[in-house]
Amino acid sequence: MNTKHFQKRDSSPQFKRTPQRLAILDYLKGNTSHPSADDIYRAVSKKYQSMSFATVYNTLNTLAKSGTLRELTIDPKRKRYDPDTSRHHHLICVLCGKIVDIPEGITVDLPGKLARDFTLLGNHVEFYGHCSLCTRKGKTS
Amino acid sequence: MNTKHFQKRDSSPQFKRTPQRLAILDYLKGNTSHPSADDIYRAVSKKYQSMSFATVYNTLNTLAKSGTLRELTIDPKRKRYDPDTSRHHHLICVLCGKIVDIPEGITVDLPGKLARDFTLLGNHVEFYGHCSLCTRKGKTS
DNA sequence: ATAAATGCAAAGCATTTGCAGTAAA
DNA sequence: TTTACTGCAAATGCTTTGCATTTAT
Repeated sequence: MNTKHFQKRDSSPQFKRTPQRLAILDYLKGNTSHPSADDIYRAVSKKYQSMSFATVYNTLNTLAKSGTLRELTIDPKRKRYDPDTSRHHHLICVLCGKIVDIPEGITVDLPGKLARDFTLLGNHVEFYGHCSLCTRKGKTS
Repeated sequence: MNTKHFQKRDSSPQFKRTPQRLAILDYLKGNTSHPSADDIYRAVSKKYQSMSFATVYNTLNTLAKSGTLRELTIDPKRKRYDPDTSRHHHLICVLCGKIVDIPEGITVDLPGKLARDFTLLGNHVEFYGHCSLCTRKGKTS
């Protein structure tokens, strides 16, 4: 994860390198588990006991707005966060909720008419299914 | 929308054709607006004033489980419901939240290794961007 | 010194649930 | 008559917000 968002720029708010933010960034760095805010709160609280939920959410929202972090909507129960902002897709096990990265570039295009009416910013492919662990365990819901 | 879920079958719960459910199904039939539970509640309440939120949610969950309805997670703020259960994708305007169907079949495959470890049930492509109306209005957030 | 972040608790929404009464089968 | 649904209100869970205090710059 880069740290561009901490650099001072004229006429834009300055992002302060607080220990809480650094702890969150550190936890997220290279993390491919697509944690929820609660996961992040629990993990970071261990090392930083005064951490509050408000700070976790404030930080995540700030990072998401600055493009340092991707908010995933693939889990219907809660937002998940992905420090990998490169183009990639996801696969979710509908039994256990585990999310896995699909690193390959999949080229998808909009049909012509829509493409003309719409300024396309990006796309995301969601794959749904059962992971091998859940299948082995015989889970059905 | 079909009505298979109302047919009586041994050893499976029977779905009763209550006026509330029929009103919801009627509202949803052919509806391409991808309404939220609240949208549905407000629309159906007009014609059926005693409708409650609990009934809307119970019905939507029942229909989703029976496969009569698709729950969309594309909107981070709330679930959206789609009576069109055929394979198709969606495009969301990140400014106004409008969701549009992408009727074309887009073929997307999982890389081999993952495909072996995962029982694939389906996939869904989300397109993000700005719709022409928002662009014309000069919206930026 | 100043602007911004923290942490707490309260508030805000979306969604679910328990339960007594009601209606479909 | 039996089983399931409705509607209410309360509860739950995730996320946001107001505000006084603290901290990075």
